[in-house]
Amino acid sequence: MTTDQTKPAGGLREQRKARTRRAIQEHALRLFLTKGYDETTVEEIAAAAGVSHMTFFRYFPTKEAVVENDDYDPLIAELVRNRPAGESPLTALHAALRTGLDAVLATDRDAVYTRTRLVVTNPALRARQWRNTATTQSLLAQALADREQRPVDLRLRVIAAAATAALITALTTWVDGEGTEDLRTLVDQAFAALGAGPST
Amino acid sequence: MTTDQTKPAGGLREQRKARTRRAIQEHALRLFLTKGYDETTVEEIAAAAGVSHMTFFRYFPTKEAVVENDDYDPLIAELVRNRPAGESPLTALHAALRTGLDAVLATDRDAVYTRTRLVVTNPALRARQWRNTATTQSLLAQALADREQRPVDLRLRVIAAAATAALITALTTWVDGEGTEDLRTLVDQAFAALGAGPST
DNA sequence: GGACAAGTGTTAGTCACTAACAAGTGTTAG
DNA sequence: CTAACACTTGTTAGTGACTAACACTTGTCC
Repeated sequence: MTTDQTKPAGGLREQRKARTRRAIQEHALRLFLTKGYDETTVEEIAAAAGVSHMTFFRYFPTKEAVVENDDYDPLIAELVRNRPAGESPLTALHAALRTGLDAVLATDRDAVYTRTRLVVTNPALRARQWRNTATTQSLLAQALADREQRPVDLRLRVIAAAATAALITALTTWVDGEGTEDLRTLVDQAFAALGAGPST
Repeated sequence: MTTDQTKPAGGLREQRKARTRRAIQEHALRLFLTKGYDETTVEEIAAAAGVSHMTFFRYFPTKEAVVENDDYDPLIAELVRNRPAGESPLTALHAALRTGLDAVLATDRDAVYTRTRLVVTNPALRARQWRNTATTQSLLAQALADREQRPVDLRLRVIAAAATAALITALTTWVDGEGTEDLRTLVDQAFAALGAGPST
C-alpha cells in the first residue's frame, strides 16, 4: 500500500498541484522568517504564491500546518518495530530516534534547524506541535506494543510519552543554544536522563 | 483559601468583579458541557452571563482560558521544594504530585474530572493545555534545581518533562476509562513505568 | 473535439479577538 | 453630602483565520 503510483501519475494537473503546494510552502516559510509568523497573513502568503487565500486553505488546513513536517512519525514507528526484541522499550525508542535523526540531519540539517526554531519560538506553532505530539505518542506506543506482540497499556504509553518529551526537550535546548550544540549528543543526554531513572 | 484581605478588600467593586467572573466561568462550563465547546460562541457565554463579549475578554484572555485551572503549578512547585534532599528528582516529583493530587481530589473530584474530560476530548483545549505544559515543566525543573541548590540543566528539564508527560498520560487514561479507575493508582503506575527505566 | 471532472477565484459570511471612545457607577476627598 | 476621580462596562468598528456556495476555467478521457 501507499506508493500511490496507480492514480496520480505524472499528469499535468498533478505537476501543477505539486508546484503550487511547494510555492505556497516556500513563500510562507520565507515570509515567516523575515516578517515573523504572527505578522504574516494568509492573504500575503497566497498573494506571494500567486493564488487566492481559498487555494491556500485547499492545500493546507490551517496557517500552522504549512510549517509541519509530517511523514516523520510513520518512519520512526517503522524503525521502532524493527528494533531487536531484546531491547527495552526505552532503548528501542532511543535507538530508532537516533537512526532517524542521523538520516535527517545528514541531508536537511539547516532546514530542520530553521523550522524547529520557528516552532519552538512561536506559541501558536508550539501548541500545534504539542497537539500533534499526542498522535506521535500513540503511534510510538503502538509500535512498541507490536514489537513485543502485546496490547498497548499504560506503561507503554508512558514510556512513549516520556521519550517524546525527552526529544522535545533536546530540540528546545538545541534551539536555545542557537544550534551550536550537536543535536544527537543532546538527544543522547536526554535519554540518559530518562534511563537513569530515579537514581542520582 | 488565601482570603486576600490585604489589597482587594471587601469593596463593592471587588465583590461585583468576583461575581461576574464566576458567572462567566459557570455559564461557560455549563454551555460547553451541554452544547459542546466548539458549538458555543463567546457571544453566547457573555449573553448568558449578562455581559458583553468585551467584558468576557477583559476577564479571560481567550475562550480557552475559561477552562483552565491555573494556581496548581505554583502549589506543586512548592511541594517539590519541600521534599527531602535525599530523594531522587523523579521520586520527589512523584511524591509532590501525589500530595497535591490527594488534596485536590478529596474536595473537587467531580469538578476536576469534568474539566479534565473537557480538555482531553477537545483538540483546541488540549493544545492549549500542552502549551501551558511548557510553563509547568520550567517551574518543576526550577523547583528541582532549587531543591538541590544547583542550576537547571538538561537532565532536570528532561525529568520534569517526563514527569509531566506521565501525569498527562495518567489523566488521559482516567478519562478514557470514564473516571471509573482511581486516578491516584494510575499516577502511581505511570511513575512506576518511568522509574523502571530501561528495564523490562 | 466535446463532455466531464478537477482546481480555482470571488463573494459573503462566521467567529475569536482588539482598539477607541463614550457612558455609567463605586470610591473618596473636601 | 457632593463633586471630582478612577474604574468598569457597552458600543462600534475593524482584523484575521477559516468556511460555504457558485461560477469559471482548464486538464483529461473517450
